[in-house]
Amino acid sequence: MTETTVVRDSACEISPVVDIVFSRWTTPILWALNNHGRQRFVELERRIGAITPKVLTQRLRQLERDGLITRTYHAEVPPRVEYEISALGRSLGPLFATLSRWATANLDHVEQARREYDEAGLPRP
Amino acid sequence: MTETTVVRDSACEISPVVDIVFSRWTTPILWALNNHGRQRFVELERRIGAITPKVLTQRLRQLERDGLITRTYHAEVPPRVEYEISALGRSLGPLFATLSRWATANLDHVEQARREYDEAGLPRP
DNA sequence: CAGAATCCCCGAGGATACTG
DNA sequence: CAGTATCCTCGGGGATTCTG
Repeated sequence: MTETTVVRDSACEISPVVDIVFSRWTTPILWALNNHGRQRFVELERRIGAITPKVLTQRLRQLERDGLITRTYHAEVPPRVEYEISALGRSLGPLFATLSRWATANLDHVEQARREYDEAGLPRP
Repeated sequence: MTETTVVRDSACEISPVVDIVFSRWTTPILWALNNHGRQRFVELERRIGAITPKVLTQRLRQLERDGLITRTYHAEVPPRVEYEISALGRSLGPLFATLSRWATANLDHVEQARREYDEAGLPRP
């Protein structure tokens, strides 16, 4: 440890949360359920747009397992299933708010940075 | 519109940010640069652990292009390159803080939810 | 040291049915 | 309607090697 040993970070303590909340499709799903209340399968499907039923099911199961959403089955014909954000899921509100604020404040800075980087025709190194 | 048309969400306004900040490897990189200051390529490589040089380079370029980090080349032998978080990157601080707080407050709730879901031997639907 | 160049693999996720 | 069941693609990322 007196050498040039770099202490491997304690795996970046926020990585687990990122995996849970920001993996593929989970953000739009949580966003939809958070902002538009209880919804049926097809509603989500249509609202999100490009997702296929298979993948939507996978993600919904995962989010349900993680306790972020709830699933309610109504034994009718035709069957009706409703998804709703849970208390734990709602607790992500402030996080989404922070994210949203950062977006409106800085997204164009990112765009600008990209433009500059691109037109500066990379004199590497 | 008077029909059962579900208005497709304005693409979940936070999705772009998620792509920029929470895509693969970017979180640990930003975290490392945010918490341990300016660092060389190898330092980052060792600190992050599992990443390969190729992918690390890719992600660093991307983050540099997005204006979240800066790259400084020192023409020496052996060459020395240092990466540092930019002002724009530092502006992510509050976001990371919120994320970190959510983690310490709710991560065990998620674990608990998973255990309950698993041991409840899925009576689908 | 800080990468660039190659080759290659594999599995998430898309497309396309089909069913209770 | 709310999913399963299959098949298949395709590109992110790993491993390895080379160089200024």
